[in-house]
Amino acid sequence: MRVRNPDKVQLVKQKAIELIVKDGFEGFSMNKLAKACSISVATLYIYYKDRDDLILNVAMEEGEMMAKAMINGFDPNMHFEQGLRRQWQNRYQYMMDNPVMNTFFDQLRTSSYQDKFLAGFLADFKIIMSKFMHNIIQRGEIEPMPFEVYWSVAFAPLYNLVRFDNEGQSMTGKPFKLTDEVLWQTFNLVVKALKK
Amino acid sequence: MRVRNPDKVQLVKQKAIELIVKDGFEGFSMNKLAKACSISVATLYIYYKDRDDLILNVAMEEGEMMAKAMINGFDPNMHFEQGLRRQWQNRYQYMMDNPVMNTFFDQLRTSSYQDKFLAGFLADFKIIMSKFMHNIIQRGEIEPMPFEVYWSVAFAPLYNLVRFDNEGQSMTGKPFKLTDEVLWQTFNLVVKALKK
DNA sequence: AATATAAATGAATATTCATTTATTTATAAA
DNA sequence: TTTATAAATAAATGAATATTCATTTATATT
Repeated sequence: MRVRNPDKVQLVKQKAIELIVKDGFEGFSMNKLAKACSISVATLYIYYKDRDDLILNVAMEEGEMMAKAMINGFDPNMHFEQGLRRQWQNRYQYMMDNPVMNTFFDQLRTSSYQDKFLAGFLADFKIIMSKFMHNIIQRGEIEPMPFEVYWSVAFAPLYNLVRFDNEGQSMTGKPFKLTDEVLWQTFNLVVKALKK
Repeated sequence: MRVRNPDKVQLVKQKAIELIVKDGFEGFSMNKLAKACSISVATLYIYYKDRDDLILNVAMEEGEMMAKAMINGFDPNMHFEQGLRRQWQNRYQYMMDNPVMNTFFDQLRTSSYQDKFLAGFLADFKIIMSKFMHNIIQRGEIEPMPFEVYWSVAFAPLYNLVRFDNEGQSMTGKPFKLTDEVLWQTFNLVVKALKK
């Protein structure tokens, strides 16, 4: 029995993300993907049931890897500032290591795949996140607030900085590079906002 | 000479946004748009050069309207808290009045139209924004910081709240509705972060 | 009322799309 | 070495795509 070529499988995943990030979902097609991988388009249908199955599988796989990277060394019983710093560190690290993934996840979030994607990979992740928030509220480290408010203040600035970094140049026309210094400067502002 | 029907032109714009928001760019087509408007697809090519021209024109037009709504009653010489509150108010108002536009702009930002879109409608807008920041820094109302940091802390939480609101339910599973109370609670945290 | 002209259209075009079919190729097990 | 089986492919399928063409329709100007 002929065995499946793992390099080819890997290549398909990588090129799929590359193409989608470059051209958006509207410019992505099975034929283009096959051509970019120098394989037959029929081979894609051996690996995946159909186009949606391909996209969702690639997305979920990467989503799980990101979720793992995010909770690395993190414990919901940590103190507020210590825990939040760890989460910023993890996200920053992941984003620097995987510069295209942020765009990819942004595209998924604003596409018709949103529901299935979010439903899938966030399962365990969101539990640990809200447990942390409840802990630090109960310990009186931050004021009580809805989860959505906490999340928006605690993480939205970070994601926005990464987006600025990806775009290279921001609204001022000057180039922008997200450095360690800028990251922790922003982190300190966020802590100041949330800390009692 | 026959005159162009303005209702029809308006209908095309409105339906285009509706369809794109509902199905994403990947599910949008000229034929579907024509059918949704009950007009001939050839008519679309009287109004616009091609598909890209249509999408970009609709996007830019809406972008300019949003930019106008954002600086309504705002002056870059305002004091920090007063000016920022006005901007939050304007954005909140616009988003409540145009619930689909946020999704639409998010889709544009993560699509292949990103560059042309951002380049277009932000021209005047970004000048007034960075002038405001420089003023409040010079007056010593906030610490000096890169524009990207200021923007990310000042506005990213707001945009994130609106996104949670649009999605209806967030990570906790409970439904989330962005109310005045939640908005200004978040605003106060952001002010706390930035104010000296 | 006649004319000129752009709007609007229905039907056609060529191209690209996702998916399938028939066939060949590689390899694990016999 | 033979056999069985899944991998891999080239080519083909019909449906959907963006765009164009030939024609008709409405209206402002003469």
